[in-house]
Amino acid sequence: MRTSQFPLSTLKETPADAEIISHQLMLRAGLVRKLAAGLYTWLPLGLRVLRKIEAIVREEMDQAGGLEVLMPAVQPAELWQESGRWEQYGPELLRVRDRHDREFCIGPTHEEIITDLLRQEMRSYKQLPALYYQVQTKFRDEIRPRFGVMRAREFIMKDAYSFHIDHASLEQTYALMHQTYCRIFDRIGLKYRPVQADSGSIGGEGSHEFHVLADSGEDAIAFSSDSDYAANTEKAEAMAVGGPRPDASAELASVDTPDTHSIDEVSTLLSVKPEQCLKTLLVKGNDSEVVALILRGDHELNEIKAQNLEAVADPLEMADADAIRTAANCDAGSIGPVGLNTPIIVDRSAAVLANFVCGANENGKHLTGVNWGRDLPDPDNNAIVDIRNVVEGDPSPDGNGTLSIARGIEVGHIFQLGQKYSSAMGATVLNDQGKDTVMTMGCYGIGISRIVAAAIEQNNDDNGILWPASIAPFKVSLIPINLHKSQRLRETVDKLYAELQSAGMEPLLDDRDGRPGGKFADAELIGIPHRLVISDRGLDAGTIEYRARTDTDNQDIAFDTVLEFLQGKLSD
RNA sequence: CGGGGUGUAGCGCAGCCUGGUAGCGCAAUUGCUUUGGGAGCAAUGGGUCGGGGGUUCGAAUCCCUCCACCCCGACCA
Repeated sequence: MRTSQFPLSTLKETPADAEIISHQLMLRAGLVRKLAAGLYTWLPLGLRVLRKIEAIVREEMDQAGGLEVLMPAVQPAELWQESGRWEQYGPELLRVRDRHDREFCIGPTHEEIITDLLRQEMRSYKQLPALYYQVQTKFRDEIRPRFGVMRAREFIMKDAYSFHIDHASLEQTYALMHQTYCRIFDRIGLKYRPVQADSGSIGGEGSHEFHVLADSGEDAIAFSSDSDYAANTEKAEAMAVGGPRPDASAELASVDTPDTHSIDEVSTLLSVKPEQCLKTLLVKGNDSEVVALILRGDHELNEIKAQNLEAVADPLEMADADAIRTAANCDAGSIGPVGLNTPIIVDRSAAVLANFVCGANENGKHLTGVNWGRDLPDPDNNAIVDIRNVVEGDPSPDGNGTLSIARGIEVGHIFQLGQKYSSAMGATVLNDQGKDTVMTMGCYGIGISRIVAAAIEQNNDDNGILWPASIAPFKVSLIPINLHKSQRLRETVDKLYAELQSAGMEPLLDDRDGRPGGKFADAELIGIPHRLVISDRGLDAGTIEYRARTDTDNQDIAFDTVLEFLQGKLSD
């Protein structure tokens, strides 16, 4: 491609509404332009990157036995009513009516459609297992789209669905997809981790997320120092720390703590560590007005774990000021479990504390030297559960090593759906006994457009993008110096360009009438991995100048060996 | 949806408080010079000041209202 015929819509200044580096660079490099909140147009340069990612995903999905289909983006309400999600989904589902006043939605995902298709196509267990996928535009009316294509409302996703006669078969395909995803992200060249995940609203049993590691990631993931254990912190199991519980040794006492409400304030005032305090949170209950959740002072509540508890209302909701007064006879900040007349749920680490500090259920007072079993009843065994977020240094739940926490961008998610959709929608086949059997399903997503942003987030420097070779829009930039002055240079450049082109090196020849500085800057901003600079000076010496995007120095290559040299670089 | 903020040329911003002919930088166009790290000089084009309403002799500026966008929280590939 020649820049004189290709729109390099680069910007020198950073658009004001771009927050994270990938969003800024995608706008500056001219990969995308915003149409409205969460809606982006892919410009020619950006589309080349997107297509490369798609190609890798397709190759690997095909390799794994996947069959590509293309389902409609617009979906009839009936199918969603059948699965029950027409009701479950909130405003995130964009609903529309056609001219006949029939209801449809713009698909945020395609479980209903594929299940409907395969319940018609599949008759026998002999046709199973089956793996279908598509690369499609999805629409989710996100509460808050942000970070450019990272969290857009309309985005491109590869979604795959598998169908099985039994759970064992699902597990095989699930394992195969796990491997396939690793191959895909390896090939793209990203630093990533597969982690155990909460399966969220899609539902089902087993679930892994694939996270690209980046400080700007919206998720926190925990992984072990000594084993393969890795999990989203939403899901990562928090073990008891500080146990076993020491014997009671301190006297119970009530102390005045006027105007102290937070754990920090209390621990500072009383000169004790936050981990020696108990934090008591009141949330709405299912069977009772409120439920008390008790954590060690330095720990944080994990809302997902809490709302998954039977006694706790889902979604989780904190008790309001009135409910707190009614239940504890004081205001938030002075609540404690001693004498509290509500159901109590205690985090594992809070249950092994002794001689602790907690609220006295009286404004301006705290209790010190409190002990389970002596000053208040020991919590029931089944009321001691994991309701906190893991923190750096926690023991790994598999017993090997300790946990570290990193930020990640979720680019892939695989689920064992089970029979949630197939049973709701009556997707059955005959088994080897001739009996109708509900198919078991898995689903597997990759955020194609999000990967573009994630790759940039992980690969950039002060001058711009550093594309991994596998997804760079062009592999080599060819920059002539003083092209207009030299007939010899023009001829040589045209010849070299043609050679690079036919060698499949995807060259971008900067034949614009500009100064070299601007061309260098553009080539770096858009992240082309290899650069050749060709000049009369070099031709006189029989050399051409090479520099990788990640190099700090130029090197002169004998002109005759350029092709060979580049071939070596490109196969690295 | 709750809380905070911003809308002025393609992009980045000033002007608004204290009303009086709409500005700066970059980008664009033309010409000349220049050509190894985002060139110089000269000229040119480009604005319903987010929309509507009001106050006023006069509104980008003050008031009301609607809209869009951004940031912080709940959602997810």
